[in-house]
Amino acid sequence: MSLSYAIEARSRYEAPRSASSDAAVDLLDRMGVRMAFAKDEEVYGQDEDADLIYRVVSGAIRTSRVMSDGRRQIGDFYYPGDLFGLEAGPEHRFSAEALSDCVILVLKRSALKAAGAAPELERLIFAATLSELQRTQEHLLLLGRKTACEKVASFLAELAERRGSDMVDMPMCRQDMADYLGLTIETVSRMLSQLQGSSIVEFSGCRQFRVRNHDALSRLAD
Amino acid sequence: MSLSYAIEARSRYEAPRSASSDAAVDLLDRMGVRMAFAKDEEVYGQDEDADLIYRVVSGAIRTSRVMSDGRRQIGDFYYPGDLFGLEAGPEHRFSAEALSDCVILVLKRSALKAAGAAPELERLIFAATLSELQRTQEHLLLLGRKTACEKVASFLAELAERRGSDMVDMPMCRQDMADYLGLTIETVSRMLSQLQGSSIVEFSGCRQFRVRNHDALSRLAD
DNA sequence: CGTCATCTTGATTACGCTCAAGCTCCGTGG
DNA sequence: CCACGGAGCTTGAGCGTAATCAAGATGACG
Repeated sequence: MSLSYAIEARSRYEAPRSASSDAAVDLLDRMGVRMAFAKDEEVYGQDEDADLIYRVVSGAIRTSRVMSDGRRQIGDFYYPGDLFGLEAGPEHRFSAEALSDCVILVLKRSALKAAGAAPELERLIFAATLSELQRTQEHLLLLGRKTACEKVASFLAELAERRGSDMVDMPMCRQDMADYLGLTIETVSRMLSQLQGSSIVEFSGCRQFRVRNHDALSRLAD
Repeated sequence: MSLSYAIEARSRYEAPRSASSDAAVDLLDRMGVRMAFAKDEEVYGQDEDADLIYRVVSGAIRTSRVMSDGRRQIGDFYYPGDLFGLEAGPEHRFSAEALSDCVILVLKRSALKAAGAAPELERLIFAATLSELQRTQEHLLLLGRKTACEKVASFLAELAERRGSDMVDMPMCRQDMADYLGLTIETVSRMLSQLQGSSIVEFSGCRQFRVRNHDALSRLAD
């Protein structure tokens, strides 16, 4: 892996890929196996061995952690091109499930290690790890210090930015949003209604919205 | 800052260090510059260029992010042996400040890159990044889904576990705890009193406590 | 068109926040 | 050595935001 992550770490959705990371992605594609998962199917479970890493080809993934009494926290959502399943220890701390029907590229860690002569690959994985760390740190701020309204506004703003369009289809249900934001579905629903009432966003069906006032939305998201 | 921190916390959580990572640490030591920071002094600021990485030699560090209206979230606390300051992008998203007077080993990223022939070093930094990601994910669960009491219990339990002893000195003030846990100092204080009232912990001065009932504490921490 | 899951809305409750007062611990100087 | 002062911590009273409990509304799908 390389320490030039500053350059290499393409932010997740926008920046175009460098030639070298394209090559690395191609290599990943050749080394991995494609698998299909149905909506809500588990890709891996909490406490399972973490000897594989994964890349979303199509569809979307959520990672989540469930407490003994059923409370759930969603770690993140992953979309095509994203790597997930990296762990510091030998076991997964979060489980991963398909948000929708999806295709996942699966790679053995050991295979990656064997192909040690591929520094591009190591760089790619390191960059993905750093990028995920950064996203998780933003998530900390959201959970620890934002109000319900700010949480929901941040969530919609990020979806819209990632999508790069005003019209956004959300792949996740209200419960997934709630468990990502540390709220209940009722509160999420109320905040969405409130944002719609303020003409900041407009919903057409509960899974599709349009941003009507970007400034107001990002001001709320802080 | 007590010596026992320095000895104890060289490797933060799990495995004792391998010979190779010891060599890598020695290399780090030789490449870096030692700097002293006074209590509350800033090591780097939010939005500053991230062209250095850091290792705690003695003392303790907190990383934090402040919102425009002053709300603050602490990312993590770092102790001797811990690396910090790694970023996905070119700028720091969190600032870092000295919790106590401390000595920090500072390394230029570019110097690390130049010493590209040191795969041990890259492995060490990658492992530190993964470990930090894991900690941050646990922090997510705490912030998103735990009650005030569970948050405080988790915090004390982790401090005690890290210290490996029943008697624990806390290097941080109540405000730091509160901003780590997503609470107010009043709530932190109330929960500490409550835990003490239940004979689960016992404080001798507000910065030192003893765990009296490990089982109860870890049950509350979930 | 009917059924069931998902989502929204309403009423009430409770957990943690705010505001306010007192206490403890230390360092400092008389 | 003790009095003083101030920062940090604790405790109390009341409040507000989001949770809970409970109906309805919407929408997807057979």
